[in-house]
Amino acid sequence: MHMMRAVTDIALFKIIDNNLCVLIVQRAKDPYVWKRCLPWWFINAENETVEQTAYRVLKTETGISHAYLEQLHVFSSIHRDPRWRAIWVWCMWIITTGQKIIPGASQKNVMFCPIKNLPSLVFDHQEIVAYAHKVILNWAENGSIIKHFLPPKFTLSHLQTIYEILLSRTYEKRNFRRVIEKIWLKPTKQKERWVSHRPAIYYMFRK
Amino acid sequence: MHMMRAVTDIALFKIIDNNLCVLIVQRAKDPYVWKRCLPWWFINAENETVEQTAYRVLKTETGISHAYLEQLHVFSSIHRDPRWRAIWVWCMWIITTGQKIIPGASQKNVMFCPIKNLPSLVFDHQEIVAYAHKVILNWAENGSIIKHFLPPKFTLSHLQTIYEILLSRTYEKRNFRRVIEKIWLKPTKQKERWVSHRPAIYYMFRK
DNA sequence: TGAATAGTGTCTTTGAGACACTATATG
DNA sequence: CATATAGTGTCTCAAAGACACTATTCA
Repeated sequence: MHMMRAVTDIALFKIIDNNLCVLIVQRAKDPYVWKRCLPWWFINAENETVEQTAYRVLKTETGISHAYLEQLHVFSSIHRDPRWRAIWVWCMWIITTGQKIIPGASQKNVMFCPIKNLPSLVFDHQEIVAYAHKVILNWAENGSIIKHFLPPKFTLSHLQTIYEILLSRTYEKRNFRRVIEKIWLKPTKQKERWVSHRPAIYYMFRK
Repeated sequence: MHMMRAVTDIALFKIIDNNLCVLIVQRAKDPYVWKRCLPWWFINAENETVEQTAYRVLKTETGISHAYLEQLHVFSSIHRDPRWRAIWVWCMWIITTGQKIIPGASQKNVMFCPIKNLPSLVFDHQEIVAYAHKVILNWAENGSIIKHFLPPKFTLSHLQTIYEILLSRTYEKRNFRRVIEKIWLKPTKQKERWVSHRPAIYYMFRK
């Protein structure tokens, strides 16, 4: 009477070419064969948590071992999938820029797609992307999610660019730097190299 | 292999006597008989969503039919309860001030307790309260959760008091009123009555 | 009328935006 | 040296805080 399945649906975000992108896959079987959707896997009841299942997806679809995971929402409609009663845990991974992706160990057609130009997705996965995007916007406003899009060391201009992409606005350089004085940044001893202009100092987050 | 149980753990908040309080129950059976914890129920796999289970808890423990529900987190540790594999959905209800509670249809010892003076709770329910409190703080800062603590009609002083309780700070009356001009308030045609001072106008939220 | 809280006018202080400037790397 | 981006000094303007004031009800 109490038993059901549990599933993780994954929205996997990365900034590529100044666009916030999400990873989508092409289905290899029914239902909706050949249609696009987000990756989703069953949680193995014997030995897996939500996070461990999410990690399996990350590793399989991108080859990456470290990223930032956040739960978004639980969806538990009784009739969402008529084949079995389940509970769906929506999750979001955020991958830093500049990280090399090795896609498709799962043999599926895997691609990153800018969310401003998303094709239609089957199931209710469009809604998951929209929900995740709202969460990102919300947490970008107070700056708390920005760090997860950045590599460990980054220039202040890079940080500014991430803010601008996520919040769809621009900042004046001088004022931006005054604002971020509040967030815990620490200059490293490294600078940019081989750039044909004054090299920027690399910074990192503290704590 | 994929089947498991699903549970909702409920943190039910209400402001009582200028304190943010949470509802706790006393267990009637093992494990932890007589110990205190949050109410938690199984999700009936045949005919219930997370929200419907949460509603059963609300109705049973308080007699109330309307409140604000928010999902907090999913907890899915394999060994949290050795008796069965489960997935725990943490939820939070927020009840407006001035709403009459009829506790204990469940026969349990039910009480509201100020979170600043919480007794120890069994399972990991202390952690749920802490998590919920963090979420409330977060959403109180931009004002988006405040409305759920208020009845449909309220005075500006009442609104200010809720802000002050949730954010543990004070506001200067003049400045507070300038700030809340931005949130969508609409004056009603009603005033306070039988108060021995200038009566305040009741306001309500729009949209 | 006095007590008590509602609600306002306005000066001061702080922080955000605009913009022009200087600094330092490559070639 | 020119070019390109990094990084700073400072004026302006808008929002937040401080504080004193007026308004309206009951007893």
